[in-house]
Amino acid sequence: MTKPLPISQSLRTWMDVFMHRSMRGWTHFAKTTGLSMPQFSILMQLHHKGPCGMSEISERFDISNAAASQLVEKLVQSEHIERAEDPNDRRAKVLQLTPNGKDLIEAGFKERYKWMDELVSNLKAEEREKVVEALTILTDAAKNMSDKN
Amino acid sequence: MTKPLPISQSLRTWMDVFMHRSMRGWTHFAKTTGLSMPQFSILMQLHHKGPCGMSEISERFDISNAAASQLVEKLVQSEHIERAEDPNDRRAKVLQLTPNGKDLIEAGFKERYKWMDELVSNLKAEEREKVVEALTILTDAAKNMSDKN
DNA sequence: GCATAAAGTTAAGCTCGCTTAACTAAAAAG
DNA sequence: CTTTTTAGTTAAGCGAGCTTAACTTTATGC
Repeated sequence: MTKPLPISQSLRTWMDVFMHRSMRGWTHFAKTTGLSMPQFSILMQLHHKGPCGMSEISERFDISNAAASQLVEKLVQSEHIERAEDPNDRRAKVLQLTPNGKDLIEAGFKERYKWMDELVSNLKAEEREKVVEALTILTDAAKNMSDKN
Repeated sequence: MTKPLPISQSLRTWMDVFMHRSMRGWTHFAKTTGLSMPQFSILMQLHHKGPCGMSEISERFDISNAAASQLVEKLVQSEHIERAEDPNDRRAKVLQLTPNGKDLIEAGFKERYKWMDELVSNLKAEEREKVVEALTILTDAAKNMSDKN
């Protein structure tokens, strides 16, 4: 065990390691699915935020409506997304993941977190408890933050 | 504080929140730099692993040597990377970040972790201690893992 | 009701990343 | 010393994402 560091330092060190490894699994998985990163990111957004309209996609990713429309069209073709008319506003669409799309996201998470599970399996019970406690603290704090997604 | 969860659950919840927020800051920052994600990723790799040759880039990102060469060329043009001849093998090149490139990465990290700093600032001293301890445990464990970067 | 604004779509055209193929130069193998 | 392998570059061409512009359809303001 290394010497305790100030919190900003320990946070940053951890985030470096974590991000680097997670990203690897992430991009690798995206490649195996045949989807591009932008397409994949849209599925992720739908997973995270639930059903939404086309404009929310374009705002979230800072692209034009046209671009969003084209990307979504591909995801509809590949049956990862369902695009229905919004009953409350017939100009708008309601986009949501199909079961197909959900399965893919789920598989992606598994891939992404595999190394993490391995990491945890090497910890002692006492260490695991501490980790759970800390992560719960962080998760709660994150949920209470201004959530400008 | 929510009820304690099993470790796999608490890990996963945390990672979802964390990844989603970090990625937002990340892609946003990449856009402001004018660099593409592939270009940005190469800078990240050099930051993480230090100087390396062209082939290591192409292997790491699973692209052809030609593609790596072209991407690197752009980063050399924009003065984020220095490309020198390897004195031990004159076929090979040694790629490394310029001060310029390092500054950019550093700024990216700040952007990426801003929300995290904000999050931590809301914690009580006692909570912070627990977080530091847990992150140190995780970081140490990660460093001891098979490191196939 | 009519003009204006808003949500999406479609098409043309650009840039960028990537691949394959052909090439140069240096190291390793024999 | 010659052959083969390895590291990297360059060029041609493809596909994907993105933008702008023109358009359709539905909602909103006055």
